[in-house]
Amino acid sequence: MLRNNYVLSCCVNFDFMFLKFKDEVSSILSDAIAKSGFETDDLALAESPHADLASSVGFKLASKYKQSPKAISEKIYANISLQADSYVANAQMTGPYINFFTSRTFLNETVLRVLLDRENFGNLGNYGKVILEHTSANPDGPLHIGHIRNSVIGDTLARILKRAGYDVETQYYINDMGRQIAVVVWGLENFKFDTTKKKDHAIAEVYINANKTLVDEKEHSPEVDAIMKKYEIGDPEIEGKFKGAIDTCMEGIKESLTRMNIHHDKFIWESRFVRSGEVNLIMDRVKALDRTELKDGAFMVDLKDVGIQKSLVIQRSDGTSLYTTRDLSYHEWKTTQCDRMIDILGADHKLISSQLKAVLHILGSKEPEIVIFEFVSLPEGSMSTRRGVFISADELIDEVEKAAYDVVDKKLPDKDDEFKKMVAKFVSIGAVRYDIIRISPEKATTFDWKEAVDFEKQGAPFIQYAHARACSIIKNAKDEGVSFEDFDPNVLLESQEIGLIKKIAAFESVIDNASRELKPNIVAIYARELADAFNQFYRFVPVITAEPEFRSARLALVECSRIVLANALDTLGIFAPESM
RNA sequence: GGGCUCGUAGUAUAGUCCGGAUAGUACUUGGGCCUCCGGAGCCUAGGACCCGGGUUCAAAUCCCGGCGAGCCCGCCA
Repeated sequence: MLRNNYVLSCCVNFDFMFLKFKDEVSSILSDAIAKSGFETDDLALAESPHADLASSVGFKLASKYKQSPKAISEKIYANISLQADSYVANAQMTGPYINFFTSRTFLNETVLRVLLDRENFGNLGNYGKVILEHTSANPDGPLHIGHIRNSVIGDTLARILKRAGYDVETQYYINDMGRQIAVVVWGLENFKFDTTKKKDHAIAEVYINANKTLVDEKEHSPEVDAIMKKYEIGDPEIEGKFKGAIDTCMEGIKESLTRMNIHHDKFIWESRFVRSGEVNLIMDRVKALDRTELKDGAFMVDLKDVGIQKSLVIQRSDGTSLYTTRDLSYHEWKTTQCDRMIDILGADHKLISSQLKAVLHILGSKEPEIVIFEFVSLPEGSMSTRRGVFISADELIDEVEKAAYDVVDKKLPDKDDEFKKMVAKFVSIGAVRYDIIRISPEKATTFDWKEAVDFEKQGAPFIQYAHARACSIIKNAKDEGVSFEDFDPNVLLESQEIGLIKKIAAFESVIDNASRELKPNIVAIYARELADAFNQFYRFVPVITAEPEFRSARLALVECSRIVLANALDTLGIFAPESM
């Protein structure tokens, strides 16, 4: 498709751009260090505003060799030998630092590489099956703004891991054996189910009413206990009722998730592990441990030696299992299906998940990798489905979509209503997802309506707009007969062009870091920086109106930007519009 | 009371794990920029590492002690 001789001559068998640059720098520096007679396994390489990669190795060796950092760096620097045509253009000494810079070859190959790989640019070569569990909200009401932090983190991580090369399966674990579902079942028999409402919201209404009544009229509590017990032993009639209630609620939840561009591959009911006998098997194995003791009829696991003061109860005195016991079975089952397990959990699960990991470890089973996110609270305090104190995801998206529509209506008054609605839709979903994902999971947040519907801050619409603008330039170029089928990347010399290419090249290492550290916000920040770099290029460097020798190369760069912006947005689960 | 997490400009945050050069960004605030490819844009100015010790050539980053916020500490999930 690309008829460019340059492509044919250089684009065979090279692997990842920035990662390869890093490798080359590492080997150049190691060689120089060895030649200088020093020894270290820490090259002290880091990205820096002063260079593409900078080493402060002089400092590291100073005390060991009793020389000044600068003297050491000078010796190493004198022994650096660069190869022609590599990704490393030159090394410079600035004070005691040794700075490395990418070469023209690196920049040129980045551009050509993106044009060849297109939507696959940024995909890495990891392998293995990953089961990623996220959301797993109890089916007793709609997803609220706390749950969707879990969903968005989970879905984005799944997308990142897929790009990193893993075979990812997402699972939603349905806690169908908890008391709250029994309350819903009891509630459905005693309260009106509002069929005019979205199903998960109608379930919440029943659940809230049922809870209120159960608090006010204590005599009904045994009725719920009876329902729970029947479900535990597998009473067919009760099972049907549970299934009906849960399916009803899940239908609404799935609708909300789909709306946010989130999909689960599997829905796993916790009761299956009780029914299959796996829970009993694992209880027996845990009971057989030296550390498990019978206390007042219940079995407790002592975990003090692994730093957990709180003992874990794995079987009640009435012989039934608990949430964690079933979770133990779930995780052992997952182990047989994959190479890595990742769970996304709220901060309230910190203790329980460390207990879970500890017991799995003691049993000789694989432990899950756990991503904990801190709570989203309301200005007036924490949310609770049971008390009816929460802002639902649907409500949030509705409001954001309305606000988005107003903005679109103002900016594009001449467009037809259908178009405006469509734009409002993907802008709002993007804004909601971006606002959640840009913040590190370990940061607790307080929800603020004013912030949530504010489109002035530089979030998803900014990135989507950059993408749309790139599309527009490409379209205009096509109309004017400008193409990039044959171009010379060597003419891309402006600082904005070079900055943009470097940013584009960084996508692979961004995916690499984000997947390694399970930090989805790295990708969010990157996408914004990429849009930033593109906007600066756009502002200062004319494309279509440029001289012919620059035109095609710049257009190729616009196409590269478009591709990587789209890939980054896709990784964030955000739609990349061609116009907005 | 014990445990875990967090504390960066007026606000929201990146950087902290693995210590290095001028602490990056957005909103807000003050100046500018359309004869030119989409102004949801660009340029520019101002402003911050909770406090106190310690380690180090070097601390936002590591250690200790405070203070403040959130979460957990149930035979709930």
